[in-house]
Amino acid sequence: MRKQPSQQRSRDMVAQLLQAAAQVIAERGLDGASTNHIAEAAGVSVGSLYQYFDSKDALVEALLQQFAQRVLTVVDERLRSLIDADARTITRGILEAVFEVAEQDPCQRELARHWHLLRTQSSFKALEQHMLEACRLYLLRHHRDYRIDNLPAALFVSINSLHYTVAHYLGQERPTLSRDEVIGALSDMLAAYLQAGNTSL
Amino acid sequence: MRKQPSQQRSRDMVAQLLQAAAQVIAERGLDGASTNHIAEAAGVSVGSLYQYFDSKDALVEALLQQFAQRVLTVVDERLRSLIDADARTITRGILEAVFEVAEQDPCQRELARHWHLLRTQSSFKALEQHMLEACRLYLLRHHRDYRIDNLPAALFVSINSLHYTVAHYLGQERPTLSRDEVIGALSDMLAAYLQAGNTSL
DNA sequence: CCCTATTGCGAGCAACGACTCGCGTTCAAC
DNA sequence: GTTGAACGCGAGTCGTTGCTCGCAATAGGG
Repeated sequence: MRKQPSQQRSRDMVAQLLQAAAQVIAERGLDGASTNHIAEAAGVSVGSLYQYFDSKDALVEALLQQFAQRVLTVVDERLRSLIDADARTITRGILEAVFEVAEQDPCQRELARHWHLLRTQSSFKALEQHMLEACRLYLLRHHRDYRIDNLPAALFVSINSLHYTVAHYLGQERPTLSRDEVIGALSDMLAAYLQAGNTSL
Repeated sequence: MRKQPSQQRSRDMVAQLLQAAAQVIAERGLDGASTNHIAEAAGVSVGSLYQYFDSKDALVEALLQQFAQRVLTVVDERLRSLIDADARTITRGILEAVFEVAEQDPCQRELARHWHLLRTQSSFKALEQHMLEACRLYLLRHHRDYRIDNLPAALFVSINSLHYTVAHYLGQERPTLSRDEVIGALSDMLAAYLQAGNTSL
């Protein structure tokens, strides 16, 4: 944001722009949403848009930050309340929280859909890092229950599996599976993986 | 392909174009590769390109078909030889085969990277369908060993997890994990998931 | 050698994208 | 009320993209 809006009307405009951006992205997709479209939808000129956002990317990044913040808040809350639960329960809880946020509005769904493209943006990078740390903490805290011989690999595989499966599910136009079926299967899979070290070998 | 090349020189040109397309995509990425760039790299004019390909998408689709064919061949071969192996072994075998193909040349890596965008193209759709069927067949054949209560959900989760984790791994510039670590973790996870129905409950 | 179909060319078109710039308007401090 | 800064505007710039069209070069059967 190149200039801080100081007057009320400009602050309103920034809010309008963000809302319009969310709406246009939801309607036309991330690629189809041009700065001109967004400005028009906000009832504002392109020039004004560029007064407050350095680039289209900066605008998207602002939207992303909102989204990431929501996910982070709700996930952290679940994590705290379930920190001593078993793997299946905590996975289920976190997935439910993520779905809850992602399905709040269509723009967030579209953003989740394009996770792979947006991974480089700082807000998403921060969110990913945070999730990784949270998982690591959980596994270290419960290291007696789960024997993981290659922690980095296990984390990579687990997180990416959840991650992209959810993203792909959200991206479907007409899903053949229900949200709960996917959550169930994913938490079963993760729980089985983490517990495998105990039973066998 | 709007016109079939009949003379030798035109067939050569089509081959040149495909090769150049692969090279340009590898160098500049899928988005950065314009038809003009590709034609130039092939030492051919844009007009000639459009003599043999209806559109840019058609050109990419041709490339995709080559890639999908290679994956399919090598995966099928592994599937046949490992059809009675346990889940970990067969997963490992298939993943190794996929990596083998995907790492053959940088263009294929780029294509694998953009799997999510290319899913709609017919070759990739066919490949996905084929993989799904193969997994279903394996699980039905071994239905005594693995108790899956929700087969569609289990298939969705398993395939997507493998799928996108591999795609993401291939997309990394400087991976922190080795190929084998990822393959190992993924096949451990899948095996644990499929076997979970037996031990517990 | 000729003649016609096939091939090859590449300047140029139309559409669209992100982004700028000069100018008129509004606000708020004095 | 005046004045200067903040704000808002949108036609226009510049670059890129996918793609076309009229024309020249070539091949190869007669």
